[in-house]
Amino acid sequence: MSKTYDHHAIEAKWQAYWEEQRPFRALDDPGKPKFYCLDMFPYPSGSGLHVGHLEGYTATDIVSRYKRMRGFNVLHPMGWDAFGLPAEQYAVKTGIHPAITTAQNIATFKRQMKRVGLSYDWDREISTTDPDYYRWTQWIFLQLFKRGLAYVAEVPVNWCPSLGTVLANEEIVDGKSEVGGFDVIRKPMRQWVLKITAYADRLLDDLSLVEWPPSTLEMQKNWIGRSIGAEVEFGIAGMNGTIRIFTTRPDTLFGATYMVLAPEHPLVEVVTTAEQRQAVTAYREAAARKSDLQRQELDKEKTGCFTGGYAVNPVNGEKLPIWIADYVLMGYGTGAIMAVPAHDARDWAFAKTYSLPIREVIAGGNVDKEAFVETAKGLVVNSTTPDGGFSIDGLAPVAAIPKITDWLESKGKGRKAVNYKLRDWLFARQRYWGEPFPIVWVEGEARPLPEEQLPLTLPETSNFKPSGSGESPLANLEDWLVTMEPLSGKPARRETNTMPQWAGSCWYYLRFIDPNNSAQLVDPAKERYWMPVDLYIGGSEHAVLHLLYSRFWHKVLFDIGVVSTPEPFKKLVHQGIVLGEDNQKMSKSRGNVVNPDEMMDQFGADAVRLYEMFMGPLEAMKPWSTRGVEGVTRFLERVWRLMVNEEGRLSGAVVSSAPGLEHQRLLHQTIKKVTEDIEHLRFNTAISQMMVFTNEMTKAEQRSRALIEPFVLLLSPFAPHLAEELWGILGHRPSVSQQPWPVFDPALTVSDRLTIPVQINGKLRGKIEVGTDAAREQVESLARAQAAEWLQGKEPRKVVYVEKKLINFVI
RNA sequence: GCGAGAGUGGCGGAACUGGCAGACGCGCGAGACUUAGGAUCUCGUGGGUAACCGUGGGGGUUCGAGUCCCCCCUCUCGCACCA
Repeated sequence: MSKTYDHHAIEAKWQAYWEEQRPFRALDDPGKPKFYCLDMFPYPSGSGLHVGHLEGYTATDIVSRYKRMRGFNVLHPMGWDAFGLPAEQYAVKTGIHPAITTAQNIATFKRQMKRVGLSYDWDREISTTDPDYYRWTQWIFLQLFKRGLAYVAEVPVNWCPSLGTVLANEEIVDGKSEVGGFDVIRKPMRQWVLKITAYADRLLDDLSLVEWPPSTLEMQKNWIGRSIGAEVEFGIAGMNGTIRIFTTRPDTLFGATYMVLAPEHPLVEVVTTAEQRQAVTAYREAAARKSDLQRQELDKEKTGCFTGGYAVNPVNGEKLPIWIADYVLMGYGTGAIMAVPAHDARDWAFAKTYSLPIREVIAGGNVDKEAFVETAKGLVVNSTTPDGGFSIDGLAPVAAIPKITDWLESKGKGRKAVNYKLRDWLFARQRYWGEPFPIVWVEGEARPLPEEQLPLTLPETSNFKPSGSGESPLANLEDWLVTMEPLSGKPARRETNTMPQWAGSCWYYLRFIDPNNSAQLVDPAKERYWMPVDLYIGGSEHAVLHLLYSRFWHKVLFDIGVVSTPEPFKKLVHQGIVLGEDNQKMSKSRGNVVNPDEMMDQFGADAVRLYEMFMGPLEAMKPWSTRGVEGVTRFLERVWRLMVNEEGRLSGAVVSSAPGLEHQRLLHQTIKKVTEDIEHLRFNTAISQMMVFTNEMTKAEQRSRALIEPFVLLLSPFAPHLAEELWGILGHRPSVSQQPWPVFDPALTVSDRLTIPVQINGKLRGKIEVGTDAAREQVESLARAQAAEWLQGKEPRKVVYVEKKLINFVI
């Protein structure tokens, strides 16, 4: 019985060694360059890790191991985003406390991660559900509250009767709850809201400071949605008061032919005439009944209703009919618009439906056929005040916009204005399993708890059912609920909302730096050393919300001096989605879910790691292939046999004598390629180069240590267990992870012979081999001989010679 | 509709700033060693008998295009009446 590569024994052996020696601890050593390598920490679900998690985790693990070998002090931590709805719903069903299920799930995740050989510094493990952690989540909330960035508002929220909770917009898909698919209705409720809009400009502008995927930057920009324009005051005919509108196109002000208010706009009451009241009321009620889903239907006909009232255009005194229509949203701008059908597609469609006039004020299109909306083309026309005192005629829109804005301002009729799509952040959930707010209510007023009384812990209970009133299950717990205000001693009632899951994940990267600090969120010196996160890898599903909310909190912490960098995450990469073998999204119902434990049982952790990286580019969506795992397993076995004989001892083929030049070149090319590929996260091509190296060495009868040993080091971030074992068999003491990374000699990465392709009219007709120092004349004459058949003795019209690359005869 | 990204063998994917298309792996074929092989090793493998043709389709620039420019098609992701 020959001893072959036994991944079970080898992986168990080295995992036990790492457990005992803990070589991956990050020490706060300011003398060493640091590298902070972070994964998006998971919600520990009941189903355990899936192969998609593993892709990102393996990538950061390879980078971390590589950076350590390059002499960096690497912070590579892991923790748990463990508050959240699933554990609570499970508790409602079974009565099992969420803390228990959460602990079990964490144990599963951790076991699996260790089994993959991920080199986390487990001494820094954190969970958002730990009172020592959420104490500081609550502390940050208090800072927000003190700075006026957290306020209470009566907001119509997405109330889901089945879940007994309010959902954020992002938790609703197609009008149904994301979890469970239940109906959602609008209901006004008292809510905590965070004033993220106060940071809109900085959140937008500071995107220039980070190295993120272009799509993610774009999504954040669109989400913030800054648009610059003007606010303009329109008088109301026959009465006092004005309608204030926002427009990005003040240059089209002379083209306004009607006004539209959102159905919910407070001025609707004021401008509606007696004759129109009945119709207006009916329309408003119909609009209110429409669900969000219905209002979002796009290509539907635009509807509206005339109010009977008129507004006065401040530039020309024209009377404009005031309509209401649900295509104008109360939540954006001022909830009112001037309608310029000639130059806005929505207004154009509305005007056509209700036969309202369309007046061209930017020449260049055909406004009878469609709205002409391009600002880059066309010139302003028909835009002079009746008295002739002001005109923007003949200007390009870009020039007209500032001119008319200034004029409006000078007349007190308007001003430059900026609007954002971004809304303040609804920061409350009617749930048990979340961070309690450190707030008590005294005589209808919110009072913060003193910081030294934190954490305010979740009360013990066995009843997780919603209170039914819309308040969280905490409202059922009298003993906890009824308290007194610490300072005044007045009777008080605790806030029953809890924080959304985003809260804990907003700042966890800071706590990893100093996880056990009981006096501060993070020690400032440590923070300055470790921040920012150098590499952050996680799914693109967090491209907007988590990453925007984190950035917001980070900037607040920056303003109060807790952190030293304006942005938390310098470089961000999203791993791609791993599809099932059938090229479909993995799902239980399709039965195509790949279980990492089963894969590791069969092929071992190193093979699974390697395959995860070999599948294709990190960021691409790609299907799983168990055959592919077999392929990389064969590669690992070949590596094993390269240096281990059938008795499991060092192979006789491994020799101490110096390697041949060609083999040395191959080694140095491999070092170069693997090094550069890891730096650029191109793991698939790094692995393919190691395969090339292995294939070559397999052919060699004698394998010099000077080749084999550096190769084991190159392999070690990818297949750390195997590399440790081979390092031992080669006669070295552990650990391979503490060896310096091999360096390449640039002179040895190039060959002294070159193959030059010979082309005729750009078509490949032959190849010649020359020395690297061959002169042009020499190359050309060899090439002419090579291509004689094609040249037929004629002199080419032109000879293109690219040094060391190619020669092309044009005939 | 708008924005971002991507289309390369039977499959996953390589190809640096324009310069040998298809590295590496899977699959497939042949052979070797074997009592045996779904192990291992070696060789072959884009299409076509060939001239030639080939990187989603059509134009263009260039001595030369997967790569650059224009038009079109398809797919993925995000946004979705944001004035």
